[in-house]
Amino acid sequence: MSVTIRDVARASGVHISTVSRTFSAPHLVNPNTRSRVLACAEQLGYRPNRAARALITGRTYNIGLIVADIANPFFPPLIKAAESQARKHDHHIFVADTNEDAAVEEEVVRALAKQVDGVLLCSPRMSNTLIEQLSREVPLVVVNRQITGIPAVVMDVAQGARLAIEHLTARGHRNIALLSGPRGSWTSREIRRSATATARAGHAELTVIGPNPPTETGGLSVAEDVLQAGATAVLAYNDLMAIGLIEGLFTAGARVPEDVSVIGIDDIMLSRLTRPKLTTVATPTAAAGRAAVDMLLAHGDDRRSTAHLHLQTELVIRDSTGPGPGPHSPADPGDVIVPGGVAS
Amino acid sequence: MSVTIRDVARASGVHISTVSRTFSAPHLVNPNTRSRVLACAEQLGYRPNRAARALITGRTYNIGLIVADIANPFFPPLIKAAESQARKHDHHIFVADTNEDAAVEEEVVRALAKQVDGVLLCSPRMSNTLIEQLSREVPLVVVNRQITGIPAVVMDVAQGARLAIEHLTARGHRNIALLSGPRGSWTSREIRRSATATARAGHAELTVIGPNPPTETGGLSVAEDVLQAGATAVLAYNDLMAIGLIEGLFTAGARVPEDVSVIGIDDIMLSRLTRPKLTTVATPTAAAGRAAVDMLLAHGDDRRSTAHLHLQTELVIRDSTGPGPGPHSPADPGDVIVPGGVAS
DNA sequence: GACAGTTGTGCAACCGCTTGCATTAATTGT
DNA sequence: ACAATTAATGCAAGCGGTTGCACAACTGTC
Repeated sequence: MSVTIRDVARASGVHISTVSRTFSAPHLVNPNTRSRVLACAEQLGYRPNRAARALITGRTYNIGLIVADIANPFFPPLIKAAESQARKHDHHIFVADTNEDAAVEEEVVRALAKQVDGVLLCSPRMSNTLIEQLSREVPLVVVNRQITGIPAVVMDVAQGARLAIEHLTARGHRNIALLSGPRGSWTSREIRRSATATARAGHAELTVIGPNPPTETGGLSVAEDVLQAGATAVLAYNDLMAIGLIEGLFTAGARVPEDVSVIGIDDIMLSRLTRPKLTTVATPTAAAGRAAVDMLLAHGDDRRSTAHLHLQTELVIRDSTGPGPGPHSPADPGDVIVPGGVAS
Repeated sequence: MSVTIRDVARASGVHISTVSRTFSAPHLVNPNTRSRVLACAEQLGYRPNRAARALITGRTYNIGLIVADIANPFFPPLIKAAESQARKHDHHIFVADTNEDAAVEEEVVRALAKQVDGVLLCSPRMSNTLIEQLSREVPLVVVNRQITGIPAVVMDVAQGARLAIEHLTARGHRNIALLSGPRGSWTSREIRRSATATARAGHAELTVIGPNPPTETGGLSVAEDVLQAGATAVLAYNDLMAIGLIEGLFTAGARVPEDVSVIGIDDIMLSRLTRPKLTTVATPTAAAGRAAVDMLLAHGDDRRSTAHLHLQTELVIRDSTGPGPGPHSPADPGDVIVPGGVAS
């Protein structure tokens, strides 16, 4: 059915190995022969079969990208960036969605292992042990998680959470709620750790509510808990939850930001379009996608060093945060916007 | 490096063909042998190499899924549905994003062709001719486009546009703007065709504005044009544009729905979260994803019939539409919600 | 006890392509 | 003029599997 290297060889009167070399090592074949072969290939519509090539070379020119939930608006920009970066290096991205399920994650990595040169594991829910084990079967780069010995790209959410909590305490909030994310999320643990420490330093009380599914429903359904806890400000695990929470607070009769301030994390597109516009910690998602691909492709050349790349986050102040009941600090550190960028 | 069928054969003392059959035709091998082989395979951590298998069987158990823009919230639910449906049949989905670029579309299909059993082309921007040509290289199912001879799943946006325009004319709108979508979009043409006819029947004037990029920016940037045209109601190509438009109208000083009514198409998650909540034409995205996969997998068995599956749409009335200046019709057909579902 | 079926396994070719080595022709040096 | 390079191509093995065919060892039948 499909036109193979043999058809081209027959048409151009050379051996199949010459055709092969025309494509994979052009400098080894005579320019005349080469152009003849190329002409035949063109005319027959020949396209090399990457899978067959991979069988021998071990290079598939494919990259696996695994996310917990494509429908979470956090991921698409990352995927797009990874894809365009991969395309620059003539690689393709295979995206898989795991429905926030650690078991599916493992299964998908294994299924992909032989068809890709490496896998990007974004915000994985698996255990460290399992990730380490899988990394022996296929090159891995994890995003938003730090594991010794595994190359990683992480967004510095700890810093982001600190900025967010400082912003709140500086504006007089003393009773803050933290909506944590899904169980198994490294990011959620980081946020919690940093937020707790920052709240303590700012003499504010922090109530942790969760774990919660990282969706708008997850935020919506804890609105009551937030009010019950008497919090005047909330930091949510992500924007989706923050937006859901605002909706929930609204139906419960609380206004944002007059009664409760809300901060999200991620700065998804949506956050600029809701009313009130969401104050949030912007994470450099696209940069992370590009960096992860670069790291994976570089990994082959130089596998002795496993780098961890930290990307800065920044606080974007919009309309969902307002003053709290306590005294304001004169110099509000929350208003200092730290530019996003790349750090070691 | 990786453990192959040969390693398993050596460990269990049988020929490689027996190992092969243990996995691909278990009934042909003696139960005792089989369990011994399976035990060895298990113990060595053997996983069949799908790419190698594909070389000979021609079946990859992979499906390509091509979308114009993953970041458009319309697509993720479709992708998720396709993926879970595919997984049920032990297939994997490879997602590719084309950045709304017809040339990239072609390139990606060609690159994927040999690694997949078929490709799902969602809202393609290519020409019919090119799609027909590609469909000779790899089994294709198109979503949101009708081409003779190519299996398709389409959402009945013509019906949706009709319901939307009827809703508007019934509530007294006589000057309606239509924000069309990107050039090359079949959906956009369908909407335009249906909206034009329906407006004429309802004695309303329809101003077409566009083509526009199908993003919130696309909507935002034509707010002035809408006001200039004197329209009291707008039907947008999709929700994203509708939401952008509302934002643009708001900053231009026009209120929605008091001054201008806005209807979107798609019913993305976001539309429930903006204020005002968006009136929109709900499209059965998840159903389309599932159906497209089913159609592709069925295609192999029975390729003489190329079906076109039409999925119903429904009008969801929320808060972004209000009465217009003209007389209302007594029985408002827009209030009749047509249940979404599957039709031949 | 010879014959025809079953059943289980091995043999070897092959899928589309790459690549080390051998072969031949053309070019260079002395 | 002849050995030594160099350049271009062919040959064949092999990547990790599948599969038609052959072959043996059992069954059961009359």
